[in-house]
Amino acid sequence: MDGEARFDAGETIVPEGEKINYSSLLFAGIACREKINFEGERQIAELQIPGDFIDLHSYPLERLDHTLTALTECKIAKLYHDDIDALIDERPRFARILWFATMTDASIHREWIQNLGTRSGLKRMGHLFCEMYSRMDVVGLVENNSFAFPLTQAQLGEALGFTFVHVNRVVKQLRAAKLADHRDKRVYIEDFERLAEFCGFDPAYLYLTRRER
Amino acid sequence: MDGEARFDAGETIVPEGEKINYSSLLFAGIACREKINFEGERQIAELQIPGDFIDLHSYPLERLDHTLTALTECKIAKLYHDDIDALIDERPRFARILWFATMTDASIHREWIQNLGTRSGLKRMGHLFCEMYSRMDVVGLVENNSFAFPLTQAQLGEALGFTFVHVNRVVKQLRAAKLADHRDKRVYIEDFERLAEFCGFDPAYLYLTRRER
DNA sequence: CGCCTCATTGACCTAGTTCAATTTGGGTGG
DNA sequence: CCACCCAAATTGAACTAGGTCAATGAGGCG
Repeated sequence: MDGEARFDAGETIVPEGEKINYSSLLFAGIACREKINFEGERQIAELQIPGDFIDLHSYPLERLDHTLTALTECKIAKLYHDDIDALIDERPRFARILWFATMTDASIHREWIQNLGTRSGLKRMGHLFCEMYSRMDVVGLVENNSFAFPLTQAQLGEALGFTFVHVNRVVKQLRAAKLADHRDKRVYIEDFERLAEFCGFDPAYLYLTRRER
Repeated sequence: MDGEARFDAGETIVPEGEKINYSSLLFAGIACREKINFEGERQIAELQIPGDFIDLHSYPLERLDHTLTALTECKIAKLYHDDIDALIDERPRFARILWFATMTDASIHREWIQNLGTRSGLKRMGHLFCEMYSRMDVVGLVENNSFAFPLTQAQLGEALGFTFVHVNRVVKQLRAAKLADHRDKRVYIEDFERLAEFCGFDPAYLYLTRRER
């Protein structure tokens, strides 16, 4: 239930296929879930921000299907599985809190599936920006309509299923359309409502409890 | 903990946005999770087969982010949330079984994200066929290297992010390459290992306990 | 027989890829 | 402070996987 760890940008936080005896709460930094296929292509399946449980799956599953990687310097708090066991036995409803976290991950995954399967170019990238903006907002990490987004264009492409060349072009178009701007490791969204409308973004799938906007 | 229901092909089993007081175990038929965007485009996010808990998310989440639809005639057993509550209070570890089911859904979602983001044409469709073959096999629904797959080409396209025209062409190519054949509402896979190798399919993400092949 | 859904096919088009260069900017050693 | 390096961003040109449009088959069913 205690224990902290620190990771540099680029470091692996939890490797695929490994068995570990704790789960992690990310409390500083940005990380991602990534899968790599045989050809060496990388797919980012989710982005994680402070407040996220990032590897709850290491608790009920015996081995992990993907890797957690730090995109910036990250700090995690460790929850040892033995302690989770004890807590659940003691307060059965605690399991529900953890379960809920898994549910929202699954819901976010489904939205990404929709994003990859049905949206293209501007809308696909805009939608991702809307999601990150909304999630960042809840944990107080949006300032002046912008938030830290330290991915390179190549990494952004790995999340969106685009090549980095195409990412560059889409970023330019979003900027020209004044819908969103990704520069200096931040995303700037002047008019969130307008971008959300443009991309068909509906935050319901995030299951955020507090909604400021 | 009791109660059954029957749905015709095409019927909605659990509608998006609704609050219900039970979760369902699918014990006959094939269903899918689908999301529809503003333009009316449909994305199938997961296929469900007998043995799957199909709407556990209705238990911890107050509203649903997607719709469950029957693709063939489906039969479900109802688990009322009050009964689940009681069971969890009584036997805390029971929550873990349900949680595990959610974990594997999330894992399957991640693989689909990878499939949509990094694989194209033959490999994308072949990978889906491998997944369904493996899952069907575990519940004894593979016969003579084939299994029931009652989706139309248009629906298959909604799962894979292709148009039905392109699906038709990919099906034809898979058939010509003798990798897989989709016809008469079934998928035939003569040499599973060969198809799996071709698509880079690794069943680890399915967390199947028994593996026959 | 006529209707309707689904599968199939051809011709053309475009979003996104590939390949290849060039630029930009921060970091580092001298 | 300057020269150099390297990762990341940017751009152009040619190419292709997959989309769009439109027509035709093919089977099931009242």
